[in-house]
Amino acid sequence: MNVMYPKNGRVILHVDMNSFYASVEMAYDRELKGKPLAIAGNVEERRGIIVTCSYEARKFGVKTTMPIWEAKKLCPQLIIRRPNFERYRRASLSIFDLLRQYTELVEPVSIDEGYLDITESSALGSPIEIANDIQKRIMETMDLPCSIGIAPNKFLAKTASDMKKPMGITILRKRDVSVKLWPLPVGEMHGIGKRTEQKLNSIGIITIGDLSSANDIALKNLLGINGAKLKDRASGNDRRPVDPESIFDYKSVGNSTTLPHDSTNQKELIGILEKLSEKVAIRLKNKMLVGQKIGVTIRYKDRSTITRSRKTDNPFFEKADIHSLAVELFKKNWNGEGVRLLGVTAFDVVEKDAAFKQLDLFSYHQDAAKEPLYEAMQKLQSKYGSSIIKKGSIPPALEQQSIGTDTSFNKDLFDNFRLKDSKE
DNA sequence: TCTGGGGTCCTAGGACCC
DNA sequence: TCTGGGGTCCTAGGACCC
Repeated sequence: MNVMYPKNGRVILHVDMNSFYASVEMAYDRELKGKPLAIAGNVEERRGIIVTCSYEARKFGVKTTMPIWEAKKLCPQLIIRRPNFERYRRASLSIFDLLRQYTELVEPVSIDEGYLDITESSALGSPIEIANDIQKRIMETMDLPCSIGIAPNKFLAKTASDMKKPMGITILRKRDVSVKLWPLPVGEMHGIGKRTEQKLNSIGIITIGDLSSANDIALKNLLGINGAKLKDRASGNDRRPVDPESIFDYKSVGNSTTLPHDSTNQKELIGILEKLSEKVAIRLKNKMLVGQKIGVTIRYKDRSTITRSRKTDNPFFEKADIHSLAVELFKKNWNGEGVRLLGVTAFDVVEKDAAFKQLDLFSYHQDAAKEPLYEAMQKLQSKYGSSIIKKGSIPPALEQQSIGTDTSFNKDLFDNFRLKDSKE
């Protein structure tokens, strides 16, 4: 069980870019340096929010997700720029190219954040030397600041990178946990939000230390299996590997938009679903994926939100198919109230070739069922070997083909970052 | 005149099957 | 005039993160 890990444990880095979008803009336009800068969407419209802001803006109390008008009130001289995702993606690709010079084991988490497992990279220097080198080179070559956490696992590395910003390097050892982590409020833990913090407080768990020594049964009753996981993290344990492949593991592809004005106009709403369906179709095609479950999101003017989804009979990827499925769900479930936001999502996405192989197999299977058993089995076995074939499953030999190739890597990565846009 | 858009994971309840 | 207990699949919603 411990074979995966070296005797002395792993060395994990978490690299976290500081106010990434704002920093990229400053790198492009030196005039912006040292000034309160915010990146915000929908600048002209009432619904614009701050996506990222510079440290100078933070001094005024400007924060992520704050509506623009509120930020302006706090900081009248605030400079507001629209996001330029193309720039951020390019910068991100350069950063991860640089990180891969230290180890193959680089796991991008979002456009501006990733893990490195440098356990086997000792030839390049000590962990702190490597971290220093990374930070220095990203600053020198791209003019971008980052913070780095060094720890024996992902959770501690992530926690460490958060401790000193901007341009920090923080080591968090297992033995530091009781002093550096346990006094903090549980809400500061990655993975614990407002609701979970409230729940934990209600049974007297206030600090991370409290959580690390909490009663197992009480935790399970309160949080389900998540309770044990959080307790483990609070104790400084986390066995998740750094997985460079996780970036290819899509579960869903969706687009949504908040309308300029609440609408009850069905024609207009269906038109918006069409635009969203087109975006989803384009992204599915770029990734060579198909969806097997369609979903729509409707947010009403009072911000109450419903999601509706259903499995489809066939895999889909064409705009027209996505649109008609989305419209069907929308018509069936819209209560006629003013709509604030619409979303269209493809769930259960799989690689296109695999899906078609699966379809072929299914129809073949049905044909085979009509024939004498012996003959059918021979056909199936000659086609797929002796692997057990179950309706709806992909034989192992075919599954292999669904893994991304080297040539698709950059494109996939590129587009992935559009999905996981960060607001810092 | 509040509160975006992209995701993941988990849970709960009902349908259905044996 | 009485109805167990698994297991799986499906859908909806909540919580969380960047």
